[in-house]
Amino acid sequence: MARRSDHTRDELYEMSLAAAREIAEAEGLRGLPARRVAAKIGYSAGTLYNLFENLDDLIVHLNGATLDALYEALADARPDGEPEAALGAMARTYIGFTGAHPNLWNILFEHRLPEGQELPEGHHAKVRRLLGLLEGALAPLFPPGRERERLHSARVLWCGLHGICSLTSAGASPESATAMANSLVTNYVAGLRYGTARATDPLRPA
Amino acid sequence: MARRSDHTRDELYEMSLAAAREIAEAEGLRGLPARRVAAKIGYSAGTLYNLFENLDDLIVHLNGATLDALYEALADARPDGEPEAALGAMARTYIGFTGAHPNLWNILFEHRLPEGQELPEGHHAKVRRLLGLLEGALAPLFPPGRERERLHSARVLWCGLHGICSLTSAGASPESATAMANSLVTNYVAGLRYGTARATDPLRPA
DNA sequence: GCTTATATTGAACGGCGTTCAAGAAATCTG
DNA sequence: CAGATTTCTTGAACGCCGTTCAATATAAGC
Repeated sequence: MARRSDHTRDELYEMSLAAAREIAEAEGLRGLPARRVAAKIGYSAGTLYNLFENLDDLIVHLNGATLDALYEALADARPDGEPEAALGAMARTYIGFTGAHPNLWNILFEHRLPEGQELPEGHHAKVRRLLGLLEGALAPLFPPGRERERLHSARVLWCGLHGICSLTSAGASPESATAMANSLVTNYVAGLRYGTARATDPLRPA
Repeated sequence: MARRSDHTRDELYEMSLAAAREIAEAEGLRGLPARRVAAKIGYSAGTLYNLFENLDDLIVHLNGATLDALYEALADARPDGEPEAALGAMARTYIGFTGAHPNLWNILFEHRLPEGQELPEGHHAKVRRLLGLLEGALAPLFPPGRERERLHSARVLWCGLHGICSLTSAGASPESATAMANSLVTNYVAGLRYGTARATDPLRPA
């Protein structure tokens, strides 16, 4: 019951996140009580509350690390070339990441803050950075001055990819995620190439 | 501490689900302890365990009811006509449902069973029934004998729509969900119309 | 009316997130 | 170096959670 100085505050922070990641990766959110994370790093639960505001805060930080890892994986895999090929490669990388770390990826969306609380701005920034990768791959399809349409299309593809991985992970769709992603990218981009001129809102009946 | 017979077993079941739905709709999963559901129907927590295996089971049943409600909304809204219009209308209905019952819809994906347990077959059947609605709308695009491709495309659109609602609900994308859904449907269907002949796997480089 | 079966409950168990007074080590001050 | 001060760490405690179960009161069967 005393000060120990076995580790610096930063070391403790990294140790806690690493322990939480290991547990979460193996067992998901349900296996992640504060006392267990603390025990894994050889400290008591109270010490975690000296590093994080509470358990929700720890999970938000864990999710931040997951988003960083996802960004690195996608940034490394992004090839140059035709949008279809680049987007297809990124989709496969994304799907590979969710397959390699299904629990970590699920926690990104499974975890919700209590009623009034909002995610920190840094979290949204990490998501925007991911979106930027897709925007880059879409660039050849949009002439200068069409940045809004490009951002919009990147978001649609991002959502579609997310939905594919989400429902695949939930077991609702035994169909191969890769095949679905290929179909999504191929046909959506073909639609973009074919009809960018009238892409305003062709669904609404005239 | 005695038998009451104020309600039949079936009435208790419906009352419990209705109470759980009300609480969940207002406060999400975090506000749904067994004792609170029980108190809302005027019984003790133990009685819930006479109706449901446990709290996870109750939530699975709640999710089943949500899927039923979603099916009814979509089935009512499904118009005849061109696939683009029908799919667009269904997308708007879906988005309207998630906007009207955000917490109920989130719980569909937020709730995860403990490690080894699987969702009941009836749950998957309800999802397949929803998929069937999309398949129907896609029918004009696929000649007889192309049922596999049709099912596949329905799944891709379903995943895309899910992703749009999921990320919109998570606040990750302030972009209008309807605009994204319109873009998804328009461009994906345009891609289908334009290139069904070579739709096998055009992403893989030759 | 007596027996059997069923429904209901309050109390209890262990575990949870979280707080905090107490105390020990590190650090600062002179 | 001694004493004062700050910082860290902890075990115990609180209230709530899901879940179980003996006790018991009622309903149903004979």
